[in-house]
Amino acid sequence: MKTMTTKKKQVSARPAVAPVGRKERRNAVSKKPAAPQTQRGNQTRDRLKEAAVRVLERIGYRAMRLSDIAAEAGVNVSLLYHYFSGKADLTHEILSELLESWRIQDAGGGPSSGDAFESILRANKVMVTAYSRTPGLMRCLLHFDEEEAEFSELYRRVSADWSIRIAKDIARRCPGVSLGDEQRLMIAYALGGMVDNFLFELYVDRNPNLVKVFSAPDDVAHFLAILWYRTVYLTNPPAEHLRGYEGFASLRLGEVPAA
Amino acid sequence: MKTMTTKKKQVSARPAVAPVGRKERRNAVSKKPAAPQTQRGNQTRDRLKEAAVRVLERIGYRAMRLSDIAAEAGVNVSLLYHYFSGKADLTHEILSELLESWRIQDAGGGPSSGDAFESILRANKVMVTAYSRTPGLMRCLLHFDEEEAEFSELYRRVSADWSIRIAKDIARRCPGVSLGDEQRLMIAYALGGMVDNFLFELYVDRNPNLVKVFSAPDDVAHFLAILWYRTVYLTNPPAEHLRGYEGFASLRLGEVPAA
DNA sequence: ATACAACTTGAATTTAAATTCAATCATGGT
DNA sequence: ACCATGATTGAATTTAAATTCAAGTTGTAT
Repeated sequence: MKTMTTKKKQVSARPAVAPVGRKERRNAVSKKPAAPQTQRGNQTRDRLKEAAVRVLERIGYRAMRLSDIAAEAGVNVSLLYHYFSGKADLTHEILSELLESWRIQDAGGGPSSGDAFESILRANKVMVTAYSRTPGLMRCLLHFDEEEAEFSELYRRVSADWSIRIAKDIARRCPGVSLGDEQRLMIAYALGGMVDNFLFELYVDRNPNLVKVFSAPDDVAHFLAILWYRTVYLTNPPAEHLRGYEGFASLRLGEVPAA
Repeated sequence: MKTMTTKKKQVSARPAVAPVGRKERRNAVSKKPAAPQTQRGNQTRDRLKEAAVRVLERIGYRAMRLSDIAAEAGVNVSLLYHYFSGKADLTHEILSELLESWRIQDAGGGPSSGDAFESILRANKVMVTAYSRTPGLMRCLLHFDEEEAEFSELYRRVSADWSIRIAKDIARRCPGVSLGDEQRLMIAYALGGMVDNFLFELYVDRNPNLVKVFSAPDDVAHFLAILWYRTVYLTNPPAEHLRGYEGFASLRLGEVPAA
């Protein structure tokens, strides 16, 4: 209504170019906006988040521009700053919630129903689903710490929780062994990493050598569970779990039974 | 001497900001400069490359500015364009040569001297050395495909070569088994990934849980070799290789010997 | 109705750092 | 000595895209 002062111009706006998070914390960016006060506000905020998820999945963090998100959500770019303090803030929220969703899903799966193999298989399937359904987001998870150094800690914390749970599971199932807690944890880290790495190469990098072998997600989960089982328990899983992988049964050191 | 025309200004210079390698190949950048013609030229080019290696190791690709490289090398920024077509070109050359150096080192290690365990251990040590000595570069290797999509293919090719060699090694040592080539290759990928991932978490992320356990590089190589050996050969490595990890000997499925 | 707050927009503003350019310097061959 | 060619420099130029601003819109409680 009332025409206020015309545009000022000496106000110092903030940086523009992606401020390579280097030594000095150059990009303080405006403070985090308060939560929406109205239903419409909440809807819009969610719409922006969902749009960003789709864009992240499609082209990744680096290539994603605020205008991409805005277009996808059907709103004006500057509206984004009403709900988030910037691109990194928005992405951080999305990826954090992704990590958090696993923790919940993971804990919800029942402490340890079924035999050891099924326990491993179940854990693997959670990861396989994530990688096969949203490879783009998984890629972001890996790359986002280039933008926000603190993020890798969050990632690590989740990963650690997961490994620790697995380690405890191993302990429960092998009560008699003399292996220390520490070594058990290392094994969990190593095997958890094996799964992560394999799925990344299969679903994110789409390594043709792997793609041509594994068409069904369940196959991968199964394959990795067998390897895992062999490493920990030093024997093949019960025959009923070997369906399709009977070949493994004979993979052991040639004819060196003596000793 | 002669003052030529004053600076023109209508010449269209190239983009400035990191051109998020998106859809249109916006950043064609000037053509690749010819090789240096003189000894001094070669020295300078090498100096720039070595400087860039140090900066990459220290702060990573994203945060590295051309001025950082120039300062480290003690030359003017614009000189960089005499020898490289830009930041990405320079980095690409560095990382490619790093990958290539492994291939050579790897092939040079003799086809397969020693027993199976030593063969695995030797392969692991190559990786441990790389990760423990230049974690920053290893990190760049992982992140650089965000800048140059084609790079991940190069990485994959090297990784595939490595896995294939391992798979063949497994085949030679287990001639009697009925496992297909394909499955053998998958195992090599999985276990290779396990090593990569573990070393990344230990040396690059410096995950405290891992750091406090492994102080000596040889320990990690040994630990991972044992896991590997167990997975493939379904037995512990010969006792002389278990030094320090005797606990593993008893890690197997409780008391289920019957069957 | 009307006012007030929250929401939304269009357009202006800003900046780091990459890239280019013309000029100067160094050097080796004649 | 001189000149041609490559090496080096200093300074100017250029952007994409993030961020901000102030003004318009919408909704809702009084």
